[in-house]
Amino acid sequence: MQLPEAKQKFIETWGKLGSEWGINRTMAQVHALLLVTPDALTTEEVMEELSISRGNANMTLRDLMSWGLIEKQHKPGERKEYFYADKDIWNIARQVAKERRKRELEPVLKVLDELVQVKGDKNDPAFKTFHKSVTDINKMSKNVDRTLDTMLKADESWFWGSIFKIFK
Amino acid sequence: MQLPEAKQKFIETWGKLGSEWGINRTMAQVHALLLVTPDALTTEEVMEELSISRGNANMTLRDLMSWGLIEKQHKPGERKEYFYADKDIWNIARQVAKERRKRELEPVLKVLDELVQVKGDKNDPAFKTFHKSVTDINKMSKNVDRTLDTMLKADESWFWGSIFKIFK
DNA sequence: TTAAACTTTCAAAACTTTTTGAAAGTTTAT
DNA sequence: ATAAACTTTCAAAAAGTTTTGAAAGTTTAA
Repeated sequence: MQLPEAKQKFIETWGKLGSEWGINRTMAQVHALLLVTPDALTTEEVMEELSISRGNANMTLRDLMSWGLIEKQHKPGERKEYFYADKDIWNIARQVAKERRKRELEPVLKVLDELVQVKGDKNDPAFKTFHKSVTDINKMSKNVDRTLDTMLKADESWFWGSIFKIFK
Repeated sequence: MQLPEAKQKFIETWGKLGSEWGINRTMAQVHALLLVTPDALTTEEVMEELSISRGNANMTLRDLMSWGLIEKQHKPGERKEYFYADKDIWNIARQVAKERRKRELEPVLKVLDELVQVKGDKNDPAFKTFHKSVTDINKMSKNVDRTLDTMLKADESWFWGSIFKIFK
């Protein structure tokens, strides 16, 4: 397989994975493109490479910036904006975990905390089942939350080192 | 808040979380409903509770079975099929991890393994960047894969106990 | 065998999300 | 101030996903 075909395949695969995990396909593809491109690209170049419209490219690039996955670069003497991706996979994973935690896990935890408080008849099986499930999910979510928190603060070698100690 | 409202809220929240993570909203809602319901429900009852059509209920229940999250139950002397959810949150998490690993992570690993093999000019920055990103992602994915594998075999108390040892 | 009870299917409709592209907005250089 | 170069917006269109419900299929009991 040659480089251009391989690049294409990578962009496609990453896009598919993204869409299966609730990330818009185009966003994942633009990210993939920037990941395998050594230098920063303009909106125009992204549009060209992926055959997408100006509006779509612009929105997607802004989204990627709001996720902290890419950054703008200004070249001296040029008006155009160039975009490049952080290539450190560990940073990417952290960044994604951080955003999803904030956007999705936190609101769920808030609701669960409320639902755990709901009072009811301890002899009613409907109440007992509700209470147990909600409490269990709440506990697990809090564990996940705490684990993510630590992971976000951690550095890579330490993290995988520790994981390997358990999972040897 | 009273039980029926709380139940409603739980079903809604779980559905929203599901859809953000690439799981169809209705599927997550049906699962939520069965999680907080002490006894097994018929298709009819699920349709009723969530105001969904017969076709939708049937497909969703089958999907949930294929994910290993719910099971059919037959009551003696009855023709109807009853469905109930495994209420053990740890099992649920394991089951979901197992399925997603099989359905999504494995195919990606296969492609990455191919892409890592792609040969090119070591002085070409385009090739160098491609190769490095693909290799890094491949390594991280393999780590995730191995970690999941261990987690799938593990039992809950052992798992969180070990996690806490690291993340204390 | 028949028919009632129940489950499954799937094409069409409804709904949701994403994309487009032209127009409006902004910035910079002269 | 003007105009060229560039970025952003957003309503409408396209694409993708989910849901419906009626019809077909299956199972069971008598």
